[in-house]
Amino acid sequence: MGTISPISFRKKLLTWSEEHPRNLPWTNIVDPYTIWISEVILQQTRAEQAIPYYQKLMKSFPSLAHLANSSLDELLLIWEGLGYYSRARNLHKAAKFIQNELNGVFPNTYSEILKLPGVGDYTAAAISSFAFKLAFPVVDGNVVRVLGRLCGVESSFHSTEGRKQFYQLANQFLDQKVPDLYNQAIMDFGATHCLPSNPLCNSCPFHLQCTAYKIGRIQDFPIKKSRQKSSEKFLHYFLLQDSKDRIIIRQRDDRSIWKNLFELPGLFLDQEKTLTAPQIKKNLRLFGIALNNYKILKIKQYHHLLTHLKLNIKFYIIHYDGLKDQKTLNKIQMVEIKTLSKYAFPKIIRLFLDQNLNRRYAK
DNA sequence: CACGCGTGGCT
DNA sequence: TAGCCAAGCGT
Repeated sequence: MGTISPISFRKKLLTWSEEHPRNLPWTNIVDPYTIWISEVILQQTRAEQAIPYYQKLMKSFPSLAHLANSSLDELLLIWEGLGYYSRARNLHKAAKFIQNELNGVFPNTYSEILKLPGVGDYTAAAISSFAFKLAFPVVDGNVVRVLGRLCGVESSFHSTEGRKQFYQLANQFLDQKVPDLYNQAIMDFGATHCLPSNPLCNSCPFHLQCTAYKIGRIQDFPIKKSRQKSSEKFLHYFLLQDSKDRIIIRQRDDRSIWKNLFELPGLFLDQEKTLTAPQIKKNLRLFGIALNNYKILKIKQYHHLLTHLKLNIKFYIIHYDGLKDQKTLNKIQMVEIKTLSKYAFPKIIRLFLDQNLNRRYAK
């Protein structure tokens, strides 16, 4: 399988890296806390999308103590719109763990770093090498693509066998003397040169030794697992606005999507339909809500695509005079529209609120 | 271990 | 355009 010696690969890769510096906000950082934050933000996320979030987060929580002493809701508000919110929940949990159990000192061995919630093989290797110069190879999507093509790896990284092969290769190629520079270089090379589609093979320093290129099968590597087709879900949300510019919101507490974020009272259905007034009334009662003099003004439809789900959302815009019985309210809160910027909402709900509230709120 | 988990950019 | 993919992790 090996078509290029590790020594030759390292040398060319590090040369390429010197010639193609990638000036991102987190490059050349050595503080483990800061590296950790950046790596978690970057999980499954493009650098361009990550930058503003990294900057916001470091400004609000410049040190581990700041993060550990914050509330999860504060962090989620900063994380709003970035997606994969379990990252924020785990970040918060890990910060508290380090402060309370490790005396506020960031762990400095691979196995201890790996124990932090939200830190897996990739992130542990990244922190170990970047912050502590430990010789652990990062194996992310970029590395899988580079090594998969270079060595013509015939199995998918998502299989046990493939995973084993990729880690074996990654360890062979890793430069033990400068694991930090090597890891950064191979990811940068994957991200900017050995691109997923239309890679820049003509100017590639390895193309003469690249297995996939030599056999003319660049597009076949790395081997991918077939992706499951996404299903469609139908959501119904009720925007309940009273005459005092207040609306009703609730915090998601179940274990599925958007956990711990805020939303409107509503329901998920498996099939397309439009709720009738009695059905709306009945569903509102599940939240303990009984409205006085209400009027369904209009229904706004939105579509939102997730990797595994196609969301079809109907927002029912309802104005009302007051609630019949406030004592039975079930896990909902009534908040002034002008305070909505203090609550973290999923992207699509924030978009709807921005576009449809007849009283604006401060950003 | 196959699947759930967000959002955005690219082809 | 509908699918693919992006510095993955937890269960």
